[in-house]
Amino acid sequence: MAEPDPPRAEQRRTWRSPDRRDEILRAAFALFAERGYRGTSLAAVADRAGLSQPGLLHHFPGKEALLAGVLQMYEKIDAGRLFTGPTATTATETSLDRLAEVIEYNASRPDAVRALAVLAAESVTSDHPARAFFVERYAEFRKGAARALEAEFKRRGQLTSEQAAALTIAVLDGLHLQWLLQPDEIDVPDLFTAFLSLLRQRPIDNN
Amino acid sequence: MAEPDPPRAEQRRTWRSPDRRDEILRAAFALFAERGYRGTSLAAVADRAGLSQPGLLHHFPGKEALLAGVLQMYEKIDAGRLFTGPTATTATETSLDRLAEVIEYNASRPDAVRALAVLAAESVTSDHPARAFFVERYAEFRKGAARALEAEFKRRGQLTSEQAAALTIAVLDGLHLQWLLQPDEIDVPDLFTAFLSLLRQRPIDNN
DNA sequence: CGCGAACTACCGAGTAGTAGGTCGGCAACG
DNA sequence: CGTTGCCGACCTACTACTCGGTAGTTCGCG
Repeated sequence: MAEPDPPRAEQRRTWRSPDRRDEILRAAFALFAERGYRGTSLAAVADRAGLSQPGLLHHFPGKEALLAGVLQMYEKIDAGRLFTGPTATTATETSLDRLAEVIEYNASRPDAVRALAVLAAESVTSDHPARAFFVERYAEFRKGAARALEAEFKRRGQLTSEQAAALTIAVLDGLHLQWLLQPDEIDVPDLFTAFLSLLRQRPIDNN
Repeated sequence: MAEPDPPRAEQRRTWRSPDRRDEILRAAFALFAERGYRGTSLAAVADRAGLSQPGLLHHFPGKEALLAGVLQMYEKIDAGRLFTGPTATTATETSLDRLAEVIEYNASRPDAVRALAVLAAESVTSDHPARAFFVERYAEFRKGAARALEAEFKRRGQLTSEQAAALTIAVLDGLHLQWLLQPDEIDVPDLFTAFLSLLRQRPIDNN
């Protein structure tokens, strides 16, 4: 019954309920941020969205579908801002400063940051449904960042742009983790800017 | 069920437990690494340790106590290696290079890294029993790293030693996350060394 | 030495509670 | 009158945890 859906995947997908679906997704997003995927129950999401649990399952076939929807929603919202986009993004517009702006913006919405941080870390556990998503996301993220870095200051010292990209993303995630644990002690935008200034330095033995 | 209890603990079943407790803790550590704290059931830990679930609860009063035991065990094992130690560590011996060695060592035991990464990220969710542990751990970690950094090259450029410490730890955690998602793409020791070389560079406008 | 109380380690069976998911049906609407 | 949105009741599986009991060991005491 709920298994086969090859033909009806295209046009009739959204029916007439995009509003309610979005409400549910927002509720799920908030709860995933607070308690993680495994720590969140469908009943809690349904309650937050103002309907019953079977009512929720009318919109999403299962919990994994909910998670998929949340991740997809996040992608739509945030993908445009960053160099995380598809391969054919205009390379000139993407830059590390642009990323720094996003980080500044993120400081005002810890819930979204927490959701992504929690889900990403959770996804490294075995059989986690978001694992593929994050593997792909990080790969693309690194590729985009490497491109941006290359455009901005080519090769510096011993660092390849791929290495710099991995480090940049690592700094971001690591700072966010510390910030989520101790919001008052960690100023993410400030620290990230400091890291960028490190990246822009010249190597000690060159020129 | 499927295990007929092959190595039934030699002959002497170590009166007064510590062996059995350690077995249980090791099983719990491994499972927390695989599935996280919330994703791990007491029954699964008990099964892995070769006893029943009530048998496990004979050694630990509850699941939180198990987690506490695991974290305590980790602290005992790893605290000595790092500058995470108490305030009165010999400052001369602590260094970033020493940290780099630990990172190299950690590359050979992804399970331990995964356990800490997963538990740390999980602990940012509300009401997580490990939260206090990680808040304290990171605060101490930063303090120790800041001291080591100060000793090694005082103040560099715009970076205070506290900022450098937060960045260093962030790089570590972030790299580990990427590595756990894509082990073949990320060389943590290599990237960390690259980051250290960034830290050691001179500021662009100085000297 | 022997014997039984005390203690440790453990298990079988069960507790209440919660999880994700199913089923049948009801109401509104185009 | 079928599609869409939703709910109450229910199901099964699993959760952490409890209870009562039973081996095996140690030790006090005669």
